[in-house]
Amino acid sequence: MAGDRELQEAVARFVRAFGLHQPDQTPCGQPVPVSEAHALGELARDGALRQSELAHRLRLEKSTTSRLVTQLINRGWADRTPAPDDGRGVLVQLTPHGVQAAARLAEARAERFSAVLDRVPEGERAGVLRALTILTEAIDET
Amino acid sequence: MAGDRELQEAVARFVRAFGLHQPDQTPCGQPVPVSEAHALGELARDGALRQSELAHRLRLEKSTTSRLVTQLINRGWADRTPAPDDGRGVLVQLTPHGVQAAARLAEARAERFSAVLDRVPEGERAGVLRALTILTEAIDET
DNA sequence: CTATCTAGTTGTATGGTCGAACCATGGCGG
DNA sequence: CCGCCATGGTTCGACCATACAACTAGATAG
Repeated sequence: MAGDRELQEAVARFVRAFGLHQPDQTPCGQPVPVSEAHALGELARDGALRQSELAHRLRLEKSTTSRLVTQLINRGWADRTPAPDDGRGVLVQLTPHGVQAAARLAEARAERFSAVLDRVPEGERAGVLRALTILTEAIDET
Repeated sequence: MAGDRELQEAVARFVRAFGLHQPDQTPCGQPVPVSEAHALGELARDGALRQSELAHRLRLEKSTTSRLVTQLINRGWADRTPAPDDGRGVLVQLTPHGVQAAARLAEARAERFSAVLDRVPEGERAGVLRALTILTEAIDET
């Protein structure tokens, strides 16, 4: 299919430009491991989540998720409570500290993205957003 | 700025959907570490490169790049030769084996992207490509 | 010729992911 | 009511990826 090659290069460049290979800080420059930032985002947005649900959203294995949650707990950002309806499961929830951390992160992210969007020509912004969404959906379907 | 929030979520979802977490295989399912795949791509496209140039393109530290090149060599995919014009530098170049590996990788990538593009509505494809490029440029400028 | 800069290597510390083995609980058919 | 299998989590081992600092060697400016 025409365009394959360009799309490949475009994605590769995007990934590198955005600094997604640096595991120890977010692309927005915050000194928070990127996987923790993802988790923080989900938990801040939707509140308490089953660990398995978190794994599903982050597309991580349960083992990885378990460790990730432990790290959040060690930072004082989250805690585990037994799931009320299932003796096997745990509920992960942000602590007030964690909520704060998520807010700080969101702010930095907003700042970065705002700066980026500033450089995107006015008329293209909607298109960029739309394109990313379409592309993600397409990827999900394959 | 309006759209920040959506863009953040869109990028985060894209990253996860595309499987960029998994360092030990490409998003296209090939059993090749993703950093090696990036390097292979550059070397296959542009031929011999100075190691520093490779580092620049991949946005990696020179130490990381050095190690990466060593890995490629251990696989028999590349070799180092002294730079002709500078006694300090080395030239990295794919071996025939490496060229083959790069070709296999490119094929798998093309297949994957082709499948993805199939799911992108005909009229949107140009827009998606364009959007990614614009976004990458915007990121680069910040 | 010396002081400094640049290219690359190696060591150390983090961070990240998976799959397998293992445990406990839940659900189900007999 | 009791085995049997499925499900949610944890822990372990193997691997991959990155940065920064210290060090070597060649290049370069004065």
